[in-house]
Amino acid sequence: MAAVTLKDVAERAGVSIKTVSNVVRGIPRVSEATRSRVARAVDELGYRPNPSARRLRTGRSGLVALVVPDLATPYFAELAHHVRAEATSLGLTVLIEESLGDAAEELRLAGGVGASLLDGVILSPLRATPDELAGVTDDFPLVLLGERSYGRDRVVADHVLIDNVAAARDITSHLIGLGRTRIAAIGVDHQGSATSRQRLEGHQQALHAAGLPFDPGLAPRVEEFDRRNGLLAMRALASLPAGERPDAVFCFSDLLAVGAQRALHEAGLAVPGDVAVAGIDGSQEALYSTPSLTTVVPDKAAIASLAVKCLAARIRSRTPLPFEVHVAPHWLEERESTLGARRAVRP
Amino acid sequence: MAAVTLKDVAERAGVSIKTVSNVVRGIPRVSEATRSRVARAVDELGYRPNPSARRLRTGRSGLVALVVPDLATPYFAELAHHVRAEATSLGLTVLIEESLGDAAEELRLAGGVGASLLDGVILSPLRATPDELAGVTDDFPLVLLGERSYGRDRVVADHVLIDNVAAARDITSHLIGLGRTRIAAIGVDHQGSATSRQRLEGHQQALHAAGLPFDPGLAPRVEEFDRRNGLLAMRALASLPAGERPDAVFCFSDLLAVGAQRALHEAGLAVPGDVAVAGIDGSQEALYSTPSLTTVVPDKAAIASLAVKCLAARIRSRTPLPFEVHVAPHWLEERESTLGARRAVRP
DNA sequence: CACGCCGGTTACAACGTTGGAACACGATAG
DNA sequence: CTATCGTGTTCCAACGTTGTAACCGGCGTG
Repeated sequence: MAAVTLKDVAERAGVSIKTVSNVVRGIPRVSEATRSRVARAVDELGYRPNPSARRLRTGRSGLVALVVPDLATPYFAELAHHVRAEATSLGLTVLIEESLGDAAEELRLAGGVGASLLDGVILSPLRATPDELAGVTDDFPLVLLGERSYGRDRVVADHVLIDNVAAARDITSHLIGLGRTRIAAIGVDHQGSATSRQRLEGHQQALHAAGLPFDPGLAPRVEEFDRRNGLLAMRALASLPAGERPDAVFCFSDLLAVGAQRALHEAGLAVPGDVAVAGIDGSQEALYSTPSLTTVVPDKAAIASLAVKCLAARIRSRTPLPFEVHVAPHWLEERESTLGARRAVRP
Repeated sequence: MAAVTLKDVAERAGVSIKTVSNVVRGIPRVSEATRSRVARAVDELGYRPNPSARRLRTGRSGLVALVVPDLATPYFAELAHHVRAEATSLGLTVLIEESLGDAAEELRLAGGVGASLLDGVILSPLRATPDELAGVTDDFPLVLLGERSYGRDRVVADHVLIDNVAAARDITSHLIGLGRTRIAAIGVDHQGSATSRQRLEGHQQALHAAGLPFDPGLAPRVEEFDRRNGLLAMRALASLPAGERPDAVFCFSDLLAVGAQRALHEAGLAVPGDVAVAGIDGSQEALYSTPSLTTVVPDKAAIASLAVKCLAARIRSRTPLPFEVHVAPHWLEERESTLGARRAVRP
């Protein structure tokens, strides 16, 4: 078993423990001769610093947590992938946690579980409200993904998000541009999450701009943004009498859209012939589904990069900085589910 | 900021630090009176033990790592989900890491990164060979998912796996039972991973048992088990001259199958009319794809549970136990991609 | 030549926790 | 009345690391 300590290295190199520590951390005040001697001893013994001891002494662990509602959701899995990559490049280790959409759990994790274990948290909140979060983040480094619910004045933490209103507006405008007039929206949230509200807002803006009415009957409520809820919601919409049935549907997540496509398939309705479908998330699953799914792609790498850098900055400076809001880019990918033509996926 | 220590609690309760420590850890030798007094002080001050200090003192951190090739692969994301749940119920915290299919990285992580940070590792190896792994796991608790490459005698660590040979045999037999005779296999691995070899073995067993020949031309090599490779491999197969084209295909992962379905869609071939498709992984994506995908479902909850329990046991007993191999159940779910009839998904 | 200075190094204490030995106390036994 | 015991508690050291202060030698300066 390893258990090589500074002391062992020090003895080997014939210097004091502190000097080894200085060499290991690259502190300048060491002569070239001793530096190389120590470096060799480190290599020979295979010394690795003990994170617990370091943390205990310095108060820094180099450990941050990423809290997402559910890892089995492709969007969050892909995001976690990017966050981990970005954090690693900055020398941070990421602990991935799932809140399972439970508000209490989100608050607990936002507080840093053992704040004594973590340096900071990146949280993708689903249920917890900003007010609740404000109470918890007692100047503990916290970056929120998405969900700026309050105006620019009432910011309770750093945020990284895409412009949800614009994204939704883009999608619905695209559907309108295809000549569709009865456009459903699947994803109005039971709990009224900020994301859901913002996407509905963009949808309505686009309808309004085109002089189309908003029909609440075409905006069913869902429990979660998963495939199952998309399936159930679309089944209901598909069974409406002919004149009332939508000719397009904007789903607030790719998973909802996948479920909706499945329901249309089962109902014998053609996509996009009878009903055009669009999602949002830019997941790989959307690209490969049949028909391939038109979706808004949030720049996940940018989101991850901004979030990690922002968190790292906040950890570095102990003093409370003003909160920042970063907006990451997004773009619309038009595919078969709205365009119709069969086209080869460019893998 | 928190920073409530045992010392603070001790002062408040008017006892020694050690007594508080005993109460917190539920050690019996404490009178009921002091116990409740201390408990109240703990609550009032909001004391939380400092994991780093605890780890430093005891050598246990309660942290285990799960190392998977790629989180963006639904199978691993779902598995991570289960592992996390199971570990939490046992009071362990899970650090999720990605190896990105790099052998060196797998070995590094198998060794416990800083072994001083982790109590153990659950590793899903992709490239690293058992021989290499045997060298690293210097009695450091390690559980491998899948991949028992050697016979029962040469076991280098605990394993949790499904019977890949049987699973593959089941699938190919199912395809044969539909009357298919030219059955392709997509997923023969460039590097010859154990999983790939075992699935090919089962495939060949089923062919042999039915008196069908194995045609190497129908078993293209792939780089990875992802959608892209499935797409490319199936494109090639679909462009074979009429008589040589397969009438069924067994993909060694659901992602490969999704890519294959996409290629068939683009080639204008019907599933399962022209080509039946089956995968393996039991992902949600397979259930909702169009057509829904026949797949073998490994019992992921069982795999996670066995792996975590096995690791926990090994951590508890410092002495080297004999290595164990646990086999988790799996079953075949027959869906539209082989059965043909359009059927409603039971969500 | 004495002085201060500075680069390079070391000694010591502390971070919060826990294992083990030591201790106080009342009860029980001899 | 003392010796023994068990129960509950305290004291001390240690885990591996780093910040602070102190130290030591040689160099340039006055």
